[in-house]
Amino acid sequence: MTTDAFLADCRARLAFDLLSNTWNAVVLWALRDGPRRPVELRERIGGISSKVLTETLRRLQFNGLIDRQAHPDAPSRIEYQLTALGRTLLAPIDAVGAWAFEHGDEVMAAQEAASTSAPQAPPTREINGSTA
Amino acid sequence: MTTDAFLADCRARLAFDLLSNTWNAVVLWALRDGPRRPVELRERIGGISSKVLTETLRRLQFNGLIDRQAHPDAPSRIEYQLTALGRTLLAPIDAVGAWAFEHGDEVMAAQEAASTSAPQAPPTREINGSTA
DNA sequence: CAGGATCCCCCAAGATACTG
DNA sequence: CAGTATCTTGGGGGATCCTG
Repeated sequence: MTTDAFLADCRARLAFDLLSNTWNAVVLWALRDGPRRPVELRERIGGISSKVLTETLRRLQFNGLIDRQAHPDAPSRIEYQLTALGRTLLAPIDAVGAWAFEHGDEVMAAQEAASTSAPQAPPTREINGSTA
Repeated sequence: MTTDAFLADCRARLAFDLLSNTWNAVVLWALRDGPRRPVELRERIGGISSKVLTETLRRLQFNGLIDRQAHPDAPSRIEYQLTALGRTLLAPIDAVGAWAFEHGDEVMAAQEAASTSAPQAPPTREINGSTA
């Protein structure tokens, strides 16, 4: 009911585009408790390079989801925090994350099953004589 | 609360990976009302090529979210439908979609503002050029 | 109609190194 | 520590053609 036609409606895809970037949701989530410095974010997140973090932050900033603040006194003290808009995204993100915790193993099981029993049934194309 | 550490936890990212593909969520959503044939999906969705649709369907199938059924009598009658697991994803998807409807214009406004005030090229791809 | 096969493009993302 | 500049790559996704 709420979201009906986001097939044709571009607006709905907008949110998916936001979450489509690998780190966007992760960074937003890492900021949910308050302002954080890049180095803190990198620690909390793990596995993200400085460059990619910066890109992600710029992207989120560009979309009005986070906020950049430089401390006037301390030179290298930069902090990012969620904007009001950004905070509203936490709920949907949590919904997705919660789903993962509930059904993650089912997905992995399905993947497992699909990988194992794939040999013949589905769209297999085994070339015999006509070697392409 | 529910989803705490999906920063380190790969399980939570799993769901985001599922939604990270451009068409995954869209196709799932297009299937929410029941079984659909590929051609119907293409009509409903719009802007997706046959090849990409097939890829998406395979991917969703691989993850146990949808189900493929060939009609025995009619040769070219293939239908896809959500599995039980797939149906559980509709809620999170709807949460995201609903957010887009609520805050989509805020995001676009932010983008606008960021673009205007920053003479440089926007760090993000334009999500959508069409008018909302 | 379903969907495989190909060719091509683009860009997110990784690795690395450098500057303020 | 924050951030930038390069170079490279993987693969999603678009377009086209072809087949069962």
